[in-house]
Amino acid sequence: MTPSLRQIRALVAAVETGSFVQAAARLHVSQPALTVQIREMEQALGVTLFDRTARGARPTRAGAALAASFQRILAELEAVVDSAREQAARRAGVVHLAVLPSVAATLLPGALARLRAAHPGIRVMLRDAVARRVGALVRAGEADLGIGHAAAQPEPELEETPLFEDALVAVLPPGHPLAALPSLPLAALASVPLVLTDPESSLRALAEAAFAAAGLAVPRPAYEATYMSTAVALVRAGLGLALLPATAIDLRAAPELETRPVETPSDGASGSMALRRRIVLLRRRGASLSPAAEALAEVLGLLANPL
Amino acid sequence: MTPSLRQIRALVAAVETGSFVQAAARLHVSQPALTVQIREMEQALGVTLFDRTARGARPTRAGAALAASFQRILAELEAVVDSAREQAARRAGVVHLAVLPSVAATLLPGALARLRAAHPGIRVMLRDAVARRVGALVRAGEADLGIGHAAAQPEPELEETPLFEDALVAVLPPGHPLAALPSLPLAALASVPLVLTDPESSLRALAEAAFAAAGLAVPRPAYEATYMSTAVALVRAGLGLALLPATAIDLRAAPELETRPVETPSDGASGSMALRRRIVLLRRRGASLSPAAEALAEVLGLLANPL
DNA sequence: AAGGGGTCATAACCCTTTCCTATGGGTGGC
DNA sequence: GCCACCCATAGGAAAGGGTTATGACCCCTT
Repeated sequence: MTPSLRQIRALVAAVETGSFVQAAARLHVSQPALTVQIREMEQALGVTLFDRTARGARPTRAGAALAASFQRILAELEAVVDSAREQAARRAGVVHLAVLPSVAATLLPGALARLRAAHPGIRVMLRDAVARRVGALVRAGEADLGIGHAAAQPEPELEETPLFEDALVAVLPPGHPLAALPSLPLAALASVPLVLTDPESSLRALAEAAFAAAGLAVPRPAYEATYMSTAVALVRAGLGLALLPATAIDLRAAPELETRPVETPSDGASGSMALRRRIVLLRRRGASLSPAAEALAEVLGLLANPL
Repeated sequence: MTPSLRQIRALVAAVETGSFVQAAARLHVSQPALTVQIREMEQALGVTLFDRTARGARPTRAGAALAASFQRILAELEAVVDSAREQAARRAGVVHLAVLPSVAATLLPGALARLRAAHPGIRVMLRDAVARRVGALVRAGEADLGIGHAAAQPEPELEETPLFEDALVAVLPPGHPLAALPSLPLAALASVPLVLTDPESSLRALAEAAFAAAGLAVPRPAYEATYMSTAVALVRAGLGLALLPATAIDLRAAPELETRPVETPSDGASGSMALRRRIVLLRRRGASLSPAAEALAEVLGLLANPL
């Protein structure tokens, strides 16, 4: 039988004060209560912890050594508990967040800055991943929160909170003839060289579905690029137009490029397909959020109305 | 309020098993008891530790983190307690021992070897010191046991257990005329060059008291040596006879030297002074000995009848 | 030498905490 | 749709811990 916390605290106090009376006072109990605790611990351990004298209790070597160890353990315990409390109070904590790279590169930094301003103690472990992996990370509990797409069919394990809609826009090189138009009909894109993402990506699937829904032939891209930076570079080199998420394009990196919204026929009606993604906040259904994660979720909710 | 050990163990078990039912079984309590412990800890800390579902309780991040810390602390606690128990069982432990250099160099090694044979886990922290300092160390509790002299007047704080008597013997160079005698009367030493220890030492006082008690003039030593090795070297060089404790002389280091007992007139009667020291085991009165120290004391008691 | 003030130990009683049994609500699997 | 499993709740029972009162002992003082 390991001693109880009461016994541990009794030993530490008695060794430090060198007196059962003073130790009892420090622990706000009566002297007999403390005496009993010490005696029972001695019996349980089979160790004499004190030499009782008329003017106090002097710890034996074993008692002093044990008290030192106990004190260290108590300090660790206090530290651990305090830390847990701090995290509960949102003064500290860690959140694991999985994010689409496009959002991570553009809108997220501002949100994290606001989080830091509101809760400086919270650390965010960021992981960027494609949409499928974001969902998997949240489902597995490796991420507390995820920023991904609205799923085509509802997933029972994931709970979605809409953040904003991310339209696909056409990215044009300077001086391109289509840049004269304020917005581009989808049909206009069917006949020009296009830079699309790789066939496995959700963006590619979204684009192809939009063409199909509009009754247009699914375009064969002139180039396929996995990374946004590659696609932008191809456009800048005049090799075609790109269809990219509006929020994913960092125009500071390519200020000379033009972007135009894309019109789909009878946008939003059945039989057509909007060229936009619904970006959602993902969390695991039934899993409670840590206070730190809640704080982050609050801030991320502001992505719906970016400042 | 820090959580109780019960609560801590409940959390660890519940996180490890992922189920309140299994955790309760491991801790040999009912499931409601464990549920209550967890709930009260959550309230006390203000932290949600588990997400309750229909097929188990899944720890939150905070719960998992806290459980990991608690588990480490529990392991430390077990280790500390086990160590204390081991020491109580004499399987381990540390004893601080203060010893006269003469005893430390001659009889002690054998005693320590016997201790090691009987209790291999016990470590002895050895400190050699002059008689006065041996007493001081034991009195201050810096040494659990001491090997020193019987005090002239009884010291209230120290308890003495006789170990053996250590006679002063004359040490002679090879071929010395007095070596023809089987034992030397004290008077014979009054007229030859003597090597004595320094005036502050207890050995010197003992020798001088013996001469005075025998009605002889207190001899003026030809040389004074603080260390035994010096005295022996002086004798070997033919510079005089030395009066040294029999047990302190390591004859292996000087095999050619002769030793002779010294006779004091009416040895043991009043008015005379035996040329011997009573070597005693010292402990602090009222201080209980650790089991390891008791084991050492038992072995040291055998010094009275060396094997 | 005796008494007073300090210490720790013991005993009897009480109370707060904790536990157990019984039961209910809810959710997946057959 | 029912059964099996899990966790939550409630009320009575057991136990551990606490307090007060008292005793024995020692030191220091008078």
